[in-house]
Amino acid sequence: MATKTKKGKDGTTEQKIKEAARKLFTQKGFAATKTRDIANEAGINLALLNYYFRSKEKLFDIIMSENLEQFIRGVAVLMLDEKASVSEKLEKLISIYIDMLTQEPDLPIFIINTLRNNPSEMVIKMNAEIGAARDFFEKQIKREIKSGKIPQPVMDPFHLIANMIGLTIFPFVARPLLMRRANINDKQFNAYMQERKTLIPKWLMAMQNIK
Amino acid sequence: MATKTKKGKDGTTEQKIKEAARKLFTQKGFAATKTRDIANEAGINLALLNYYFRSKEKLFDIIMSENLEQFIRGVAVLMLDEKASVSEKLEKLISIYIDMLTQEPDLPIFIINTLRNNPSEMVIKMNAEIGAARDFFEKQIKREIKSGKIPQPVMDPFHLIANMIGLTIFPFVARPLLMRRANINDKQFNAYMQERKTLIPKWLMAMQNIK
DNA sequence: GTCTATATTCTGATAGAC
DNA sequence: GTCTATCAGAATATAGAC
Repeated sequence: MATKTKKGKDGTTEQKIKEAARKLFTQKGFAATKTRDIANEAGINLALLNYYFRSKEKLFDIIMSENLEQFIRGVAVLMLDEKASVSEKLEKLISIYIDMLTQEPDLPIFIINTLRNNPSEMVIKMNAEIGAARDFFEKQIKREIKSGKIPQPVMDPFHLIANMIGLTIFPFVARPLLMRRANINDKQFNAYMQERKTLIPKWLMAMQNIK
Repeated sequence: MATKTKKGKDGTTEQKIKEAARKLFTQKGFAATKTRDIANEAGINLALLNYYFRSKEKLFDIIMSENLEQFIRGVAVLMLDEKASVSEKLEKLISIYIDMLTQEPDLPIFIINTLRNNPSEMVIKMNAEIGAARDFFEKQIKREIKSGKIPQPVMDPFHLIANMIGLTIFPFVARPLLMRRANINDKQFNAYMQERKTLIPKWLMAMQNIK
């Protein structure tokens, strides 16, 4: 890339295009986002988009890649931490995700939609990237179960994952629906999410005993 | 509509188009679905689509309307039931949704995406349609809390709704992700969902005691 | 009602001046 | 690097024969 020297600099034309693209792609998806909309949002000319990124598809790939990376950023490192216990890691995971999604509420729905429509090689590759950390974490879980550090009975792993992710991420996915139903504004929604940081781990513990 | 006499008849051209449209719109959304794909899927000519439905947008509106209706079908009636207690209703609600989504796994993501992009008048109207039943149900909840039928302490309504919907619906939203992560097939996924019918109410009960 | 052919608009991408 | 003008193809919609 010819302009790599300016990478990250805000205000750069390249950067403006990427920001506009991220906003629209993340909000509306690939097909519903028109290149003209991106150019408009970025306040630049349509031709510049192709000058910098060659095609809509390549631009989307970059955005998707960065979105995915952000979505798993820090998580792999966190999982690989040798010192932290499983329950400590779970608490931190939930907290990190809630903070991230408070900043970027559209991320989960974008990831879900993109995974559904493009199980492309890159996505699979990204998946592999976090795979090692996940394997490590899962082994740690099994170890702690064996050693009795995690109290029995233990929830089926499928349900545990589904519940943890569901309780943490779903409110952001259904955000407009929940906000309308509860008749609350952005600030109140975020306050509820902050509450959930401490509630979800406790809830998950309480659910463990159910058979 | 000129062809209303054949309404509901399967095999009708109109019906074939609608079925194809429902499948594609629900799977891929409005923008990513091409009218040619619909015609193709329905095994008819492109021109017929416009003959029956005038435009892609009108066709989409019909599909969206029916999808939304299906999504809330039976629920209003269930909520308005005078005899059933709150906890009985919750159990039934969860069970109904899991059965419905097992048949139509793409429904939630479609609804969520559509609500995000088109908070149109029709959607608001639909929302109002279920509003009365919801109000009735919420009053019943308050009554049962007062009378002590629902044991204290009680979870904040926002969290309760978020948890109930999240635990029930989210697995279907994240279905591909969960299936890959747990390395299971469709049949196993559905079996897990059946399990959740009885687990979720118990989980929700156990969570009630957390402060 | 159904089809083929065609009109019309939209959209992604490029050429070429500055 | 940035813009205007324009092209080529895709996508929606319609005309008109049968």
